[in-house]
Amino acid sequence: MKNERTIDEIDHSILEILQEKARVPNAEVARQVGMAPSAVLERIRKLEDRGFIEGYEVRLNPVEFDQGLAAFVHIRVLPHANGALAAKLTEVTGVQEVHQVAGEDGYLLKLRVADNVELGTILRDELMMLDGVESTRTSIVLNTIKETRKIDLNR
Amino acid sequence: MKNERTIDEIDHSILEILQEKARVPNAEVARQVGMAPSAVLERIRKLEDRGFIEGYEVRLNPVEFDQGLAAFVHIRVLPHANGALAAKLTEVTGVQEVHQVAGEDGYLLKLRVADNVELGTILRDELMMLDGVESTRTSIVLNTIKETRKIDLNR
DNA sequence: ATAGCTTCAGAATATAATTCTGTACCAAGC
DNA sequence: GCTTGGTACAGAATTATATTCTGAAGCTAT
Repeated sequence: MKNERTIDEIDHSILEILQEKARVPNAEVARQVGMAPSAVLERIRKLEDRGFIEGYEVRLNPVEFDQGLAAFVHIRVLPHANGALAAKLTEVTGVQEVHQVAGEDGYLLKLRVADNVELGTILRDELMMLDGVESTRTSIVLNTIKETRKIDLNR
Repeated sequence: MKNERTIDEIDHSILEILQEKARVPNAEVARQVGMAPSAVLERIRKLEDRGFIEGYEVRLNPVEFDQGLAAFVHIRVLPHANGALAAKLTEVTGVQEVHQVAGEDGYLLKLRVADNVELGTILRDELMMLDGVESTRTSIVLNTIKETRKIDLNR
């Protein structure tokens, strides 16, 4: 019996096409991989069912929505800090990512905000107010050279 | 004449629906916002044309593609470093993001790799080999609590 | 060999996107 | 106040696309 947890070259091709442009018609994908649309659709459905494909997203332009400034904030946590801190961090204004990191015994946040003023306000009035936060170190992004979620399928 | 660079409450609603689930049928969006499908489509096209919507993406499950480990790498750059460094960084294996950051005079990278072994290899054989790199500091992600690109439209 | 399973193509069908047309609305200029 | 030009919208008509269905082919284990 075929292993249901592997993907073959055709799946690879399909996913590469979808990673380039998620809104390409099925028939077009089928043409590119040389199969019938129905077969391609069946494969995509299976990739979804098996969890290889998690979902489909729209990507908005942050600048147009007053979120032109990105920043990373390292948060050092006090010993014996409340476990609820992580959940609180996800609720902070502008926070898009919360990662628990090793080495620093803390969290790394990615934020999108309007400008330095808003960032300062958030740091002062929201982050520093949370129980368990010992200190923060902020890296302001001057320029984003690359930002993608694409996964390199060829390795 | 109406300002072509603003979006109204209806656009907001549409974008919120799309941010929840990018693959919702037009007619369903229309129903939710109480308009005709043709009108909704017209609005979406304009949002695309004006650059508010940058594109549509498929989100793959990194774990299934042997990229279960995330890491952030701060790179400190030597004075007078070659300007080509940034471009080189984007080509490094597993690199999804490259941000030029203030304060540290360097770059912040986000990587997705299979495991610690691969991460070590990349740091040693790829990153440290690049001209202009003075030092690196790596934060290994133990647990990602939140990771989204959604933009809060209500501010 | 053959039963059981998967994959696929191609046709048939269902659903959705897109185009088209006319109307209403609003603002600017006369 | 009237007209012109532009935008937004609904609803119908059309086109494109997705989905379902069926049968055939291939593969594997027995």
